[in-house]
Amino acid sequence: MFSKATEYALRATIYIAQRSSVDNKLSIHEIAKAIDSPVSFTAKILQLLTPGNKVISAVRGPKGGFYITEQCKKLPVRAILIAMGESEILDKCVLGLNKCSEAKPCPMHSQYKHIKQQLISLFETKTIQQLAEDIDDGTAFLNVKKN
Amino acid sequence: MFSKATEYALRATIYIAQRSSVDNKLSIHEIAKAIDSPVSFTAKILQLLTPGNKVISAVRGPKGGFYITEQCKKLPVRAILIAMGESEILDKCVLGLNKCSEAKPCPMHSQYKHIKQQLISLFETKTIQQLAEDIDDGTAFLNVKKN
DNA sequence: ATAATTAAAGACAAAGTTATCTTTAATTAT
DNA sequence: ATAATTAAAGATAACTTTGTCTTTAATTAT
Repeated sequence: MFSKATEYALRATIYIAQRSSVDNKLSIHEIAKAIDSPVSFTAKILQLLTPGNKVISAVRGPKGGFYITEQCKKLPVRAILIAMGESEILDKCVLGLNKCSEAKPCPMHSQYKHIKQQLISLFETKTIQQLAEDIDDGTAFLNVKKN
Repeated sequence: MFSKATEYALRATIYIAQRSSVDNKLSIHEIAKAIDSPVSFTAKILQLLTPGNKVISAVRGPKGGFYITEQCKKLPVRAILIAMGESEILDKCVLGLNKCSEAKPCPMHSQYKHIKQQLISLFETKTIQQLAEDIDDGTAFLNVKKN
C-alpha cells in the first residue's frame, strides 16, 4: 500500500510517541533498531517530519534526539502521510485514470470509492497517540521482540 | 495502490474484453493508444497475461493480435493481479511488519483488516466481463475520449 | 517460396526508490 | 574555548520500475 519510506515513517513516529518525551529523547540509532529499518535512510525520512515540528521534533547535540509533543500526538495518522507526500494514494483511481470522476467513472469507481472512503476515515480519525497506547496496553505490537 | 504495470494490465484487459473477439483481434498499437500507455512497455506487460492463455490470448502474424476468450472474461479481476504478481498487496501489513498477525497485530491491524477484506472481495467477485459491460452500457469509461 | 505483418524476446536506457557514507552544523558538558 | 555528541545536509551507490529499441519467431497472403 505505502512505500518503504512511509512505512518507516509510520513505525518510527509510533515508536517515538510510545517511548519519548521532551526530556527523554531518542537517538536515530535506537529508533532504527527498534523499528528494524536502515539507520541513515530512516534519518533522511524523519527529516520530512521535523520541519516546523510538523509531526515530530528533533534537537541536535548531546542529550539531543527525537521526541514528539503532546500536541502532535493528537494528530491523525494522515498527518504523517501528508508529510510523506503519499496522501494522493487515497485520491487516485484504481485503474490509474487521471480523469476518473463521478461524471466519467472508471468501471471500478463506484465500489472502490466506498473502500477508499473507509481508508481515508481510518487515517483521519486514528491518532498517533491512540496507536502508541495500543502498544502500551499490550494489545498491539511494532515488532516480534518483547516490548 | 497498484504499480503502473498493473494499472496498464487492468486497463488493457478491460479494453480487450470490451472490443475483441477471436476473429477481431486487437493489435498492441491499438490497445496502447486506447488505454493511453507506452506501446512497448504494454507489450511486455501483456506477455505476463498470455502464457497458457492465463488471462488473455495472443497470436502472431497478419490478422493476429490480442483477444480474450469467453471463459477468461469470467475470471475475477484478481486473476490479473495474481498474474502481475501484485496479489500480496492485499496480504501486507500497512506498517510493513512481516510478523503482523492476529496473535501479534500491529496497531492498525484490527481496523485495516476489514478494509483489506473488502478490497479482496471486490477483486474476487468483480469479473473482467462485468467491467467491460459497464463500458458497453455507457455507465463507465476507460478514458476521456468518446467511446 | 517469398514478402508482409504481427507478437515475443532480449538488450538497453531513463527515472525513481531505497540505502550508505561523509561532512557540516547545532548543542551540551568539561 | 574545546571536545564530544547528536541530527542535518549532501553526495553517491544499488536496486527497482518504467520505458525504448532492435532482432527474432510465428503466421498469413501472394
